[in-house]
Amino acid sequence: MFSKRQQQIIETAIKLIAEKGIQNLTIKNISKEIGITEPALYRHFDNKLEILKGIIQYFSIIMKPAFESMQKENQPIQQIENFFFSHLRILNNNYNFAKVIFSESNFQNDETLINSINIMMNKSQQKIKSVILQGQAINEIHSEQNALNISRIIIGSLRFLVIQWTMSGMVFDLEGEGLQLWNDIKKLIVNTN
Amino acid sequence: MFSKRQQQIIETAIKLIAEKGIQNLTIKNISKEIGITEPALYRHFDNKLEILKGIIQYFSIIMKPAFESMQKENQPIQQIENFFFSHLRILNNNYNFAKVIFSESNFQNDETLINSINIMMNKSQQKIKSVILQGQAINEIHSEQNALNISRIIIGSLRFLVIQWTMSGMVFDLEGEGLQLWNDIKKLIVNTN
DNA sequence: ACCATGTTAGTGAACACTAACAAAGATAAT
DNA sequence: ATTATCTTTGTTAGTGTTCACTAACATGGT
Repeated sequence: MFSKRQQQIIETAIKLIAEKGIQNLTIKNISKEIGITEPALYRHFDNKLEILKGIIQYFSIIMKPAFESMQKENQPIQQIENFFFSHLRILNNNYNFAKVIFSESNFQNDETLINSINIMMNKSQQKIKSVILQGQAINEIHSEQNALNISRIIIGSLRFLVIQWTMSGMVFDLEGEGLQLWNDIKKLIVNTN
Repeated sequence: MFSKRQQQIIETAIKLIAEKGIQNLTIKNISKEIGITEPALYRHFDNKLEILKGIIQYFSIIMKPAFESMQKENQPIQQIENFFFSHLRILNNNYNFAKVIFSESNFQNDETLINSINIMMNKSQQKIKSVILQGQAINEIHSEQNALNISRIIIGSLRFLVIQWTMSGMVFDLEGEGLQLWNDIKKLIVNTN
């Protein structure tokens, strides 16, 4: 899909956004960081917008294991746990990525980018929601709460934890805090009857 | 604190960021939108960075009622409910504001801006966490969960709901969905013994 | 007379992007 | 095996546009 050079460009672009925001993302900065000239960069992407589209595509590729990890389990609550921990593991191992993935506003200047981001976000939520419905059907998860709301609680908490982690400069252990957060969420939503 | 003109500049800047992202925020665009020339704008702010600082200060001013609404109640859970609903009401009535307030990445290009945003975020969380601790002390809120985690659940869910609302183009009723979300959160964390 | 707030006209720097050319590796004909 | 050709990927030097910001001057209210 992406050539080696294209991947390098995308990863460098993510790094630059992570460091100094989308305003720091210029063709010159990317090429300087890589060690090539500006026109060389245009051999790999038609224009700057295509690089941004590439970043969003790259999001899906990197996050794919988090979705695949769900299918290795049968229990709904265990599927969500895998989704949760897989997210934390991936983001913990890729700081630049973590700083950019939940910052939708970076891609607000183009309609097609906004759409792509929206599709990604809805896909996550639909997946989690459907698993919660399964969990409620087999009485593993409380049925008193709406599945949509539970999905918002889970994804919202996860996102907020990651944002706090990146904004604080990684001062705490993401996976450790995430484990505690998930255990408390689990205690709240799992049916203990 | 801010003159009429300064307020207008800040509100216009927020509108422009909401519409097309931080990359669309230029002195020319702000002044054109207001109907003055660029040098006129520099009569009211020394430079662009000061406008961004102004936006963050403005955040605190607009959100102040949400914190004040908490003090009108004694019951901890009712205080959090007021915080929650007050947030929703304010943001529902100010779409541009809602689009920008949780987009921290817009202010990532300057160290002082990042610090200000961090302080704001921590202030909210500390406040909510302390009220939760009070609720746990009087057995109104489950003590099985960590107060920090509950605060992350509440604020994370609230933030995510608002982000979904703005990203979807306000296709759903923010305050209506927020009411349901809060009721489900409340059912989860309130002690019914 | 003064001060706040506006204007016109302009600065150099940075922006995304391009034309023209160069070199190096792979492919293919001799 | 050597040579010729093509393709890929790079370079230098440059385009016009937009950026944040400024100097000098104008106007209108107190």
